[in-house]
Amino acid sequence: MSAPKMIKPTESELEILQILWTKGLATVREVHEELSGTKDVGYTTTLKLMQIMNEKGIVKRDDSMRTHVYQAAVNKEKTQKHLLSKIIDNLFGGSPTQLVIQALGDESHKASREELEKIQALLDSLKK
Amino acid sequence: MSAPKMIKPTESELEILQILWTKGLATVREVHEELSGTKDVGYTTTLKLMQIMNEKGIVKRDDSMRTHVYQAAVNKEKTQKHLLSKIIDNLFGGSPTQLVIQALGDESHKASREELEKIQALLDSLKK
DNA sequence: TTGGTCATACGAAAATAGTCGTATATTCGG
DNA sequence: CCGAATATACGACTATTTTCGTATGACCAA
Repeated sequence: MSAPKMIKPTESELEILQILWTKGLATVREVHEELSGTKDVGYTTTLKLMQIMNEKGIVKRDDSMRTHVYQAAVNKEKTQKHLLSKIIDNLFGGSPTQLVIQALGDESHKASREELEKIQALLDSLKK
Repeated sequence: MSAPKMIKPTESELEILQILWTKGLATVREVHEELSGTKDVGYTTTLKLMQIMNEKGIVKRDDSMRTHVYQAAVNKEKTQKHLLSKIIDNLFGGSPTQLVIQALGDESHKASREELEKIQALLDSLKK
């Protein structure tokens, strides 16, 4: 198999992955800039983290230039699916429905009308 | 505040909580029996974990007898909600919709017709 | 009473995560 | 050419989580 066998990014790694998934390509500096918007962390910490992620195969980098350019090496949807599956087992006793219900009821993350329609569409297709 | 300020059980703690949420009351032995069904772990490890959880206030125990009896001290739904909220931010960039979509599409955790109806009902009420 | 079984307490090793200081190299403006 | 700015490498320290060995006391059956 080509895929990285077991994907289990830590929380910090996940924050970095988020950024890489959005940006596609990014330098440590860029990732760090974005990261420091929400948390207080040193540059070398971000650097180290990304180096480790590179060793683990979670990200790839082009180091042909002085300033290395990174990108995610794991698929976003696959990673989400994999981790979510763990959550469903660990936190919801295996019931995705319970998770969905809790998620939709989350007050601090309201879904827009448009998003609700998306979910509706998916639901319709599942019902068939 | 009476409520446990910040609920952030670790993975192992979550496994134990699951069992306690289901059983209501349980001894270390009982929890351990169930735990060893899925993972290979020593008895004293489970004991220690539960002792720590007790110190943290995640569980309560009745130690009036030789064999202590434990129960969860944190609310299941609250805990789920809280952790889920973190996941939504960490893994889905703040979009509960994305999470819901992934969860519903999870092949290894299929939702039943009945469960789909439940979700539908919730969705309907949200649409209003 | 005595030995075996079962319980908790406790300390500390092992594994994992996160943090950053410092060294060193490259680049670039002047 | 020189110094400031910027990059990566690397090692080490801290913190947290997980794991278990060992000590000790209670209980019970023979």
